[in-house]
This record gives sequence, structure tokens and C-alpha cells, in this order.
Amino acid sequence: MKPTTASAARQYPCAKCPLQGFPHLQPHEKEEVSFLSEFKTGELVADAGTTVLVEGANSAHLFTVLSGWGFRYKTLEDGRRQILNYVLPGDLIGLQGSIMKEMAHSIEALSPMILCVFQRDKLPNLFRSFPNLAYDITWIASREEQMLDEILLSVGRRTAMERAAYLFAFLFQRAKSVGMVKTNKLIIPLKQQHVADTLGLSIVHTNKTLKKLSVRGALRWLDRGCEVLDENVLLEMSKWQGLPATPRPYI
Amino acid sequence: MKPTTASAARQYPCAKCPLQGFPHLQPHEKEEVSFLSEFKTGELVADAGTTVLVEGANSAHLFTVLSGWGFRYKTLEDGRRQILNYVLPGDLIGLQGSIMKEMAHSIEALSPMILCVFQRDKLPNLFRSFPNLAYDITWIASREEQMLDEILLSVGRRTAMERAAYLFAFLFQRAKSVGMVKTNKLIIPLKQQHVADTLGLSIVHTNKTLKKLSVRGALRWLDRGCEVLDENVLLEMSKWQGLPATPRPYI
DNA sequence: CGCTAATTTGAAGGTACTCAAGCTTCGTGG
DNA sequence: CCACGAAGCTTGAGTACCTTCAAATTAGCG
Repeated sequence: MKPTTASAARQYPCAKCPLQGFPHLQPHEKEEVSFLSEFKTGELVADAGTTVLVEGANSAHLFTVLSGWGFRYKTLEDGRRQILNYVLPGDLIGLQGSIMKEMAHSIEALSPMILCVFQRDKLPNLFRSFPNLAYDITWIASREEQMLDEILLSVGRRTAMERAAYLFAFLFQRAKSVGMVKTNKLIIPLKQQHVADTLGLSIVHTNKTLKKLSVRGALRWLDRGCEVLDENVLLEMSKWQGLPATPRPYI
Repeated sequence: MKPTTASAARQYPCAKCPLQGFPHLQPHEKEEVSFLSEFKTGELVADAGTTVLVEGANSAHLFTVLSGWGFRYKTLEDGRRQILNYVLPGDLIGLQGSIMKEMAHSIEALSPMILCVFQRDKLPNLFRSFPNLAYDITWIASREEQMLDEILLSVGRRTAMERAAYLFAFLFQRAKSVGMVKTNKLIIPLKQQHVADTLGLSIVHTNKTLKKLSVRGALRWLDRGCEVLDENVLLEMSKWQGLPATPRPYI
């Protein structure tokens, strides 16, 4: 299923970017906004379940997530899948494909997503003309690495319960930082198979672990999704100190 | 144990950088070399076992590895350790600390290391004056992410045997790309505890897994180190396709 | 030559996996 | 409106993998 491009109708001009104004996201200078307006070539709307970027592809695009949930993953030949990280509004995706020859992972939408599309061949121009934006991109790449480090620590060294608690605490905090948490609760559009493939567990064991979390009141499983109910229980169970509160750049 | 700075005696001027000339590393332009000469503030020699960078520290430095082996790791409060990746000649370390507020992982030397030291506060200047070098840094950050993706896939979804085989195939190929493999064999200065903390396994099970690998002739365990004997057996056992052969930038 | 650190081995137990079947929910079509 | 099928969630049983505990062996280092 190919995603539909909606480049003709540009719902969100950069000056009215829906990402503006979140206290956790750093605002842009005026000149930067006008450059980004040209860097941006359109918008992409992807339905839930759509593969936005495919491993091995030499994609001509670079995206910033404007709304919705997605995930990055890799698979082995025999089909075993590992979810590497999730993507939320404000995240830059496809940088690997733009900088190196090709993507080494795929990205799929968990919910309907709106993406801001950039033309990858203008990236060298960005580096030449806007060193601050180039610095921001490197910042974003470093942040991704930092998240991966913590996820790897989790999968390698935390118990199944700690891992699960960490995952939901992590997603809750990330969602909160971009205004997706309203009444201290959050619904994440996941199947249990996604959770299993994130934690490196079987689906059966994942189910039993999630049940324990819900008994403790940390979350509740819905049809096709998970409602996070108690961030503090999750933080405590995972022995995780939480995300830094510093604002981050976006493109 | 503090590492000793040897900034007075600069063994390796940039024009005679020991990393030059490897077919897997991209050469620099003349102007870049002269800029890097100023960006470089000295050299650091670290003994095996030295902690080069500490989690939580706000290090003023950024390093490129000139020689030796090291590893990046994170720990949980109760001491459980996860090795995230290894660092080899040509690798840039400390970028996270330079770009963001502080380091979220530590780095320790596995063998004696020589590091090229850069002053972090000159980094914005690099972005302003040498966009190509800035692009290279982003390239390097993307490569680190790509390696982490594969390692996470391994820890999350490969069996103990596949994981171990992947690890040694991976380290063998990386070492080969910077001329550390002479006669198709390589000695990696590891303890089994390092292997265990990389694979997310206990030391006992790691030992039994390594024994199976050595029975198959893939490697041999030495005192305080591992000799990799057969890359092809490892590649086959791990179901891994190997690293791309494209040359990469370094700073 | 003895001490310490690292590796090796065996045994017992727990965690997580596979297999298998039942249940719930939702969408579709008769 | 209800029957039906498909997809996802849940549960139980048996097994395999991996862990912990404990002790023996080996390998440097002074």
C-alpha cells in the first residue's frame, strides 16, 4: 500500500508549523523558518500500517513527523523482528538514508501520520548556509543514539518486567513532551506483538508480563492499544530516572 | 586512575595522521587538514582499563581514536552493565557530551589507546567554516546509530550462539577495515565478562557458548583475549550479511 | 612458589519459549 | 439483526534456554 502524497495542498506552512510552541521544542529563527519553507517540499499522509520507509531503499526524502505514531524496525531473514525505537511528532526520520547510501531499517506508521517532507539533495545546502540547523541535525542524531543506548541497556540487562515498565514510562514521557498527554493518561496505538518485538520477548510472555503491570494499576490493555495510567509506578518498577527536561531542536 | 595527557609532545601532526591511507577511510582536503590541526589540541594516551569518559560528566573534549580498543557502556544502579558498542581507530567519541549537556554513557580502554583530542567549544566554529566536515560528523553519528540498530536486533532477537557469532564477525570486519587484521586472524583484547555484558548473557552461559564456537573452529580463547580464526564460519552462523564496503569519513 | 584473577565445569532452579486451545472483539455479509 | 470469520488476546502445559550457586582448574604476576 503506497502512501498518498498531498504535496499540492500544504496544510501546514512552516510559519504555522504544528510543532511550534511546545516548551520541549526549541523555536527557530525567522531566517531559518524561511529557509525551511523552501527545504520543505510537501506533506505526506500515511495511514496506520503503512510502511513509510523501507530497509534497503535509497529514499530521496527526509521527514519530520508532524503528528501520529510510528516505529523503526529491522528484521532477520527468517522473519524475526526487532523494533528499534518509536517515532513521535518532532522526530526526524530517514536521515540515515539521506546521509549514507541507503536505509538499514524500515519505518511503519502505528496510527495515521502526517509527515513534513524534505528533499534530501538540498541537505548539503542546509549544511553550507545554516550551520545552526546543521548543528541541530547532529543534535537530533545524537539524541537518537542516546535513546538507543538506553533501549539496548534495557533489552540486554533489565528483566522482562523492568523492560516493559521502562518502555511505557519512556513512551509516556516522550508523548507528554509533545503535548499528547491530556489528563495524565495516554493511549498508545500498539498491539501486543509490537511490545513483544520491542522487548525482545515472545508474545505469550509479553502478555503475562503486561497482565502483571495492569494488576499493579500501571496500565490497562484496550482493544488494539494500551492505556498508560500511572507514570510513577512505571518509573519505580523500571528503575529509570526519566528523560532530561532540556528542550530539543527540531527541523 | 586518571589518564595522562601528552599534549606537549604531539607525536602525530594531522598531516601525518596514522589514520591516513586506509582504503576504508575517506581522505581530507588540504584546507580541512590545516583546520583540523588547529581544532586538535593534543593527544591522550590511556592505559588499558582506564575510563576515558564518564557517564554524567560534562566533558570539554571530543576524541578520535588513533589506536587501540575501547568500549562504550551503561550501567544500572545495581551494577548490571551493558556494553553498547566498541570503539576502534577512526571512531569519534564524546560527541554526545559535546552536543548535548552531558554524556549518557562511559567509555573504557580495553587496550592502551592513543586519542586525538579536540576542544569541544571549537565545534560550532567547525560547523560554521567547514560544512563538509560538519556533514562528516553527522555521517559518523548516523553510522553509530546504524551499528546500534544492528546490535539491538542481535541482543533482542538472535539466539545466544548467533549473537556471539555476530559479535566476533562484526569486530573482525571493523578491525580489518582499519588494518588491524594481518594474516586473516585477529586478537581482540577482551575478557569473557565483556562478551557477556555485550550479549546480555551471564558469564557462565557466555563461556559455554564460546566453547561451542571454538569447537567449530571459529575462534580460540587465549589468556585475556580472543583470537578470531574463521570469519566465514562466524558470518554463516550469525546469518549476518556483513558491513558495507563503502569508505567512511573521519575527523 | 603462592596469590589472585579469570576461566571452566557441574548441578539445580527459574525465566521465558513453543505449542495448543479457548476466548473476546470487531467487521462483514446474509 | 444475527451469524460468521478473522484477528488479537488470554491461558495452560510442557520444554528448552539461560541463570545462579558453588567449586575446581588454569594462568599470570610478583
